[in-house]
Amino acid sequence: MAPSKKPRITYSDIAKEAGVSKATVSRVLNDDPNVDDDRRKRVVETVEKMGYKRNRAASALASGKTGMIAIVIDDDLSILSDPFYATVASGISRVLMRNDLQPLLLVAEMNSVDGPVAHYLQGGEVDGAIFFQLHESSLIRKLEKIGLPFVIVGTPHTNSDFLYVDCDNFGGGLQAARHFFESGRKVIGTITGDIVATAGKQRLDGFMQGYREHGKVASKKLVAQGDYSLDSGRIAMRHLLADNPGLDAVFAANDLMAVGAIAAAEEAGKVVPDDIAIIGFDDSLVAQTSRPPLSSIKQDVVNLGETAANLLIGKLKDEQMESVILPVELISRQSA
Amino acid sequence: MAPSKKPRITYSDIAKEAGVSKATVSRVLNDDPNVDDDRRKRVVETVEKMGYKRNRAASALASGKTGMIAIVIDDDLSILSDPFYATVASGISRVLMRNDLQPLLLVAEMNSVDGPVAHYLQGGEVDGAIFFQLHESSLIRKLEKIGLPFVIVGTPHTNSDFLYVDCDNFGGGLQAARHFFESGRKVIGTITGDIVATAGKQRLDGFMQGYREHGKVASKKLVAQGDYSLDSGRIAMRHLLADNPGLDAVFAANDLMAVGAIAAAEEAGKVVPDDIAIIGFDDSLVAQTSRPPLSSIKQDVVNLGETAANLLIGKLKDEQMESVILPVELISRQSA
DNA sequence: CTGAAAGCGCTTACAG
DNA sequence: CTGAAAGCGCTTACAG
Repeated sequence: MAPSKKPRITYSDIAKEAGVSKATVSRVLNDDPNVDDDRRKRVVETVEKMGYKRNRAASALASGKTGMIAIVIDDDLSILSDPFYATVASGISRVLMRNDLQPLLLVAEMNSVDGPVAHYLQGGEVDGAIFFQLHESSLIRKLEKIGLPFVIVGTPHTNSDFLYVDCDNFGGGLQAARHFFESGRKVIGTITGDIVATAGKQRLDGFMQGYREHGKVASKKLVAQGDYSLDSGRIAMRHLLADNPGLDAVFAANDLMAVGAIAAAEEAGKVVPDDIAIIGFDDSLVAQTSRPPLSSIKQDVVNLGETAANLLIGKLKDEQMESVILPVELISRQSA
Repeated sequence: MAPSKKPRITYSDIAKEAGVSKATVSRVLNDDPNVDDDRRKRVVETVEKMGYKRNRAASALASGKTGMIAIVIDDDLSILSDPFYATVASGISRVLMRNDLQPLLLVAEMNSVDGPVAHYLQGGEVDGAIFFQLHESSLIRKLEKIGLPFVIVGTPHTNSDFLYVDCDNFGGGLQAARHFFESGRKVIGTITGDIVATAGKQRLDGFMQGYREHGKVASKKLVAQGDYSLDSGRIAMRHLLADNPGLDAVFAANDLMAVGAIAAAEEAGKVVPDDIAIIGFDDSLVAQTSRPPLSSIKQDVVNLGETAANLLIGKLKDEQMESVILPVELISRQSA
């Protein structure tokens, strides 16, 4: 079909050219230390000169390693509107490719242990996997049993010893609360995300810790639940306003809810940030387009992906890896 | 390393179990019509029963087809803030996997014909490629020479016969202009994107066509150039306002600029949409969070990905494929 | 329609 | 440190 005329260059060709055996070529290309320096050099040069590219399929068949890493993203609607995934994936892709590994993009429903994704991952087609925000842990447990190395982007629900990377959700909530206290705000509320999931819970916990640092405790009335949507932020803000007369600051667990909160505040005749200061989380595009521009907790999303890839690569080499928490930073704009 | 105890099931196993040869098993699995129905059925059942999964590496080595499709995304900053790419990629991934093809995610710089991406694509590691918004056409031309099938998401600059899929940029501009005229607006301006690139040019052309349909021509003063950024929209709006006293409607080539335009309009004491109506393009998250909520031209982004994948699959089968333009739709909110 | 056999291009004990 | 050789699990002319 494809008129790829060029006859493929193989080990035989470069072995002949370099005056060594195919085994030696293989050793050099696989970084086997047991090769004479001169011969190694000759092989490397020949490979370079002839523009040789190893055939992955052959390599995979012989070695049992495919060199492929699955990036598994749950196929619900969240991916459709959140640039987060693309950004993390780009970080992963870059690191993986630099290490001669191939990132396979799996967007599919992960609702069952026997679904297509599960099948796929067990089929030996990949050497490892990186999961995005994992909800279904039975799948994971199964993979662990099989011995497939994996890393999770986000903090897993169960406090097992899965390897993961996440941003400092707790620290983000804490920084927001501190900023409010330090700038003299008195009645500080929060709009949570889904607090059954770890990220939402930790952001709330960090916020609460900020209260504690100042010798106070947030009353229940100061905590309104949202679901990360614009409308939920608006509605939660209305409740907060109604329940707390002196309300002068609100930390929302994401930017979308924060923008909803600003709208609700202004509808109630309040001026942001004069009457009420607001901080969001994500430092997304909507934080920049918001009026007033939204102060927000920023995480290094590309780094999240790069770190995930590096953790997995370490694990593939049987190195002892530790989960990592990436720092966050408060980006000050005009809303707080 | 991985304690994958299960001995692999191979063709031999299922050939023995089904009482046929390995060749027959292969034929059945590759949909070769030349197999007796009874034997085919027996093989299919055995495969099912034994939970057999074909070894891709072996298959690739023997057939010369890898079953992998590269999704190539240029590694500039745009991917970092635009959910567009993730959404298209998810559409691609879904269709590809359903067809037993594997989506390989390549995020890298594509600036040269000899860059890593070029090398990679020529190395025979993939059966085809899908490009996102292609700038560098010399690479493409090279791929065509090699015979690697590919599809472009977005309209290529050069009006060659590359296979592509794009949304109806022209129609979007046209719909916006029509909407303004039909709702009685008189002095209608536009903020363009990068008009060197096709998308920006076509959106402008469509807008101009709307003027022509109403027997008019937009004066140069009614066209302000932007670069798709928030600030450029704000600045362009100021120019538009200064140059056109009666300005009462503006079509911006993306939502970000439209939001900037709203801000500039309000800063100038105008009320949106009463004094000035504004329409954006993309129907992104910022259109929803905007105040007032932004009317915007919406494209079906998932479909864009699915269509790209289907075009490529057709091409892989040597079918005659045609580039496709997907319809767009004006989503009415409050800004127009 | 079917099967025996060669071959795809690597990797890896094994023996030296 | 090195090479000859077997083998990874498929596919595909070839002969029937």
